[in-house]
Amino acid sequence: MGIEERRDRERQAVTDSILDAARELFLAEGYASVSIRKIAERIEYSPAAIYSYYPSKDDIFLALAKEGFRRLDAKVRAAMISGDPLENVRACWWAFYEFAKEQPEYFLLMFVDRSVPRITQQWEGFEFLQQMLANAVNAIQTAIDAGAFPKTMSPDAAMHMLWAGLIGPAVVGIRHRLDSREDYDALARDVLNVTIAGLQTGVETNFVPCKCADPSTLLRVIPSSSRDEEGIAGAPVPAGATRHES
Amino acid sequence: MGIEERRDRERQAVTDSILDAARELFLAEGYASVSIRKIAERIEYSPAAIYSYYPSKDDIFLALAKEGFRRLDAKVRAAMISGDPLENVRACWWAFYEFAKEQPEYFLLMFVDRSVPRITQQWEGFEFLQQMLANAVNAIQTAIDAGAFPKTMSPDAAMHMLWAGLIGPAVVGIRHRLDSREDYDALARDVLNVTIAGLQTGVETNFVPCKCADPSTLLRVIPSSSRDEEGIAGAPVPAGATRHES
DNA sequence: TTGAAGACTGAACACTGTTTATAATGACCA
DNA sequence: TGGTCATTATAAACAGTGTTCAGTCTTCAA
Repeated sequence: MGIEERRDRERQAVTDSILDAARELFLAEGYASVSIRKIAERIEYSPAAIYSYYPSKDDIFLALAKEGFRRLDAKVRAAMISGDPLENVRACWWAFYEFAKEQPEYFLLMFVDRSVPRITQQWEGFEFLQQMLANAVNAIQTAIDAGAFPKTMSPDAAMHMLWAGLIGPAVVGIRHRLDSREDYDALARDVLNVTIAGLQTGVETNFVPCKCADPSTLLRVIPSSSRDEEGIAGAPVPAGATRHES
Repeated sequence: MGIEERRDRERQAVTDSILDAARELFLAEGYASVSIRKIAERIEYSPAAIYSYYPSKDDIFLALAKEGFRRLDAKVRAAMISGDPLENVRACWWAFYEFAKEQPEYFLLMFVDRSVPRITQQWEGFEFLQQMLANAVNAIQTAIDAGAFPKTMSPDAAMHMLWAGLIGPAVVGIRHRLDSREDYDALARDVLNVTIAGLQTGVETNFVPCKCADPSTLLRVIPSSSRDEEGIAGAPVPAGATRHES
């Protein structure tokens, strides 16, 4: 009965090599330059062979996104070692920014790109994300308990604000929207510090996070069926556009 | 000598119709679904004809990006009508968020996408951006003078922080990363309020903006030659990637 | 030895941005 | 009026993309 095991092993080896090739191309040349044909050439198979291992190109990148979330999780965990609760919070979100900085392709794929893979097996293998987000909330709660934040502050809302607030500086950095190369880190650190300082003031907030009780939706991957339906809910796209200049 | 004028007029009409078609496709179906062939079909010309009006597809989208910046400028100007200096600042950046919400395709093209057009005529026609950014800085300076912010605060740094900080909530909203549709606005408003509150505390900042004295670089369009060179400066991409899970 | 299952490929389909040779149009000058 | 010439538009092709499918080839079980 070792034949089936061997076949499974061989199949797994090809599956891995596809992901290896995709990751190499993806990290070296960016999402846009990865094609099924290039992956196929790299692993010395025909393009069609890829499709007996992954249903579509999207699924290859969904697998890579899963890798990305595991890497982010590992980085954030490693960063949260400080004894001081507030410094722990700062370290947690600085690790998030550093992840974006060190692994921009993963970051863009996970949080920004419109070319996000479709979910085939919904959240299968992504369960660890809930723990990851719970850890972040716990770090904030610990800081609240230690008196670093107002008792009235919602740790969930604070988590969302820090998370959303840092995406901007990360994108600005990745897209080279500033002149001086050293400024990216300073801007990100300032945004982080100002946000923390703002939260400490106890300013009233209105955001009620995760009404569905599933925090993992925060990192939801958009189904391809609605992938091109851009636009924030309730924001109509104007039918007639105004005149453009020469 | 009216022949040349007529020809110019005809040429301009075709140029306009190309941009009109591109804008319609672009707003209705998203960046990804716009192709030269679709534009050509819409204006009843051959695909190759487009290339005698625009050197490449990128240049069509550069023209659209210019439109986007003009729209943003108009929206921000219209929002800054409050008598109260602090409310004026709030309104200015809320208008920025609302622009992202109402014109997500423009916003993504201008600030987020990796598929950003190449510059052919560097900054030609984009000069108004400097005035736009100067207006934003002035609004903050006015609030400082009115005592709404600490005298020690850099209006330039504050502008960058507000701008970068709000990109995140906008992206989160456009990418539908939250469950409840109403939460996007609340999160964005909270990030704005918390950032303003944080700035008011006078927390020390390190970001020194615009060393080159040209604020327009903040909104720089990335040349296509380096478009796929992702990564924040100084952040090496690891050569060997670690093992992925099953 | 036969049959079935699985893996793999070549070729095709329907797209994409872009280039090039060619044809057509229309304005100018003799 | 007829010829020249630049502009303009096109058909066709090139090189690329994701994906599908008929068919082949290998491998194992009966």
